Amino acid sequence: MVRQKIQIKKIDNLTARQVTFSKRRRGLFKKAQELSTLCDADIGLIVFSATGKLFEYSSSSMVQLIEKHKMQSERENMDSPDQLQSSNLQCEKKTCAMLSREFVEKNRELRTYYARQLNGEELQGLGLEELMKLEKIVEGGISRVLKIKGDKFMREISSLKKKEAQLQEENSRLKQQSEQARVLNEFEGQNATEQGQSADSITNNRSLVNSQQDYNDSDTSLKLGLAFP
Amino acid sequence: MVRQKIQIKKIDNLTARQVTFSKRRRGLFKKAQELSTLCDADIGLIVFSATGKLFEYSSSSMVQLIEKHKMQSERENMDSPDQLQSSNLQCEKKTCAMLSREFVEKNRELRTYYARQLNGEELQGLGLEELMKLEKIVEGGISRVLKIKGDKFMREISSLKKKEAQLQEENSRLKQQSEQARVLNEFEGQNATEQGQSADSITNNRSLVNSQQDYNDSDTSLKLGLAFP
DNA sequence: AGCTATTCATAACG
DNA sequence: TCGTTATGAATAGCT
Repeated sequence: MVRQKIQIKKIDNLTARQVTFSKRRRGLFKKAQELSTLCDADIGLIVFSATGKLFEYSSSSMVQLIEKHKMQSERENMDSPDQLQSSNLQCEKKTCAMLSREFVEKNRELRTYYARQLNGEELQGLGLEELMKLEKIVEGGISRVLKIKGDKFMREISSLKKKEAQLQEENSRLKQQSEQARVLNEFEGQNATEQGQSADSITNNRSLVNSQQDYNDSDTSLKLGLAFP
Repeated sequence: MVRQKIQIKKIDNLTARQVTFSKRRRGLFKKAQELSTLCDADIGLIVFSATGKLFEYSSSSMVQLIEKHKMQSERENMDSPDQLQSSNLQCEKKTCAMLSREFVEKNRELRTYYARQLNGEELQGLGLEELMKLEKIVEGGISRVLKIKGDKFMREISSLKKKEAQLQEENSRLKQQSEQARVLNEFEGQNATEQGQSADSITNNRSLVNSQQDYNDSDTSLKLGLAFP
């Protein structure tokens, strides 16, 4: 075991390279985590192996971190006029940022809680096993609920999208018809035809809309309205 | 110089923390660079200091790396067979899924990390009371994510329904137009515009409606975000 | 910023 | 992949 000082260049031997990758990657992640904890830094680390496999670590949320990094970069490159952000996108961004912030806060809470436990004085009782069991229970339950709920929503959204597509199709067809009719009309020497909608028809449509929403939506979502049209 | 094994927790002393941050950050970047070279890996490292200053390293291009990472994450999350990759609704959903997944993973990471630390020490573990508290915290965090995710789905659905309603409305309007046009055609020389609304005024009404909705939306999402401090 | 005594990471090997 | 060990590297505590 005469270990030598290695030089930093690509390792030729494949297996040796893989082993080193595995070991050093672990070390790197550990160091990143330590730095984050010791110095209260927000750290994100993305590693793609030569074969394209992804490994990542982040002290908080990778999504949030990347967002933050993007903003910082944009601020530095103020010369590109990308100010054409629609209000929708901005709204989405805001919502996302808030989600991320909350997510981070929750994790910090957890972390400090655990830290307190580690430094804590009076300890007794449960061991690692119980902790693991708890973990399994919580995660199992949560993911199950997540899946069921997600599927349900997904189905509804799918169906709505289908409906939308049909309507849009019909719409285009009608528009074409309308156009044809108008052209025909003008051709026959009529006055400019005003294409109208009676007050009655508007009222009818509105009540239709409302009843549909009442059927499927909870009060909350009605109040929420549509965020991202 | 009786150096002691330090424990990984936030360094209290500000100057010491800054010094350590500087030293370890350099070390981390060096290790990242070495790993990249030795093993032909593509690595990105983002570090925000506690004061918000950004330090970054990437073996290639940070932007490209982040893009690659985003794609990879999306692909991993594609467990549901919903390939309707159209609107930003889909994007929202993805972000949400990623957030919740990250949340769960991060919590597991934390738990096992601290559990290992606890195990490594002499001691037994958490008391029952602490365990219950922990359970509440974790569940609280996850259910919060669930709730947010649910709200987002609700909004998607709401949005789709509104869209559908608008389409249906427009549809009816077009049908009427079509009808009127036919009538006009049949009775040449007559004027059928008395009860009508010009195309212009309809357009105006539409934009009014839309802007109202937009206003309500941003307001709502703000409230939604602030509701969970 | 430097300097060293230590701890830590890890190359080489089993 | 996993463990061991000798050794090089990183760094905590001081100055």
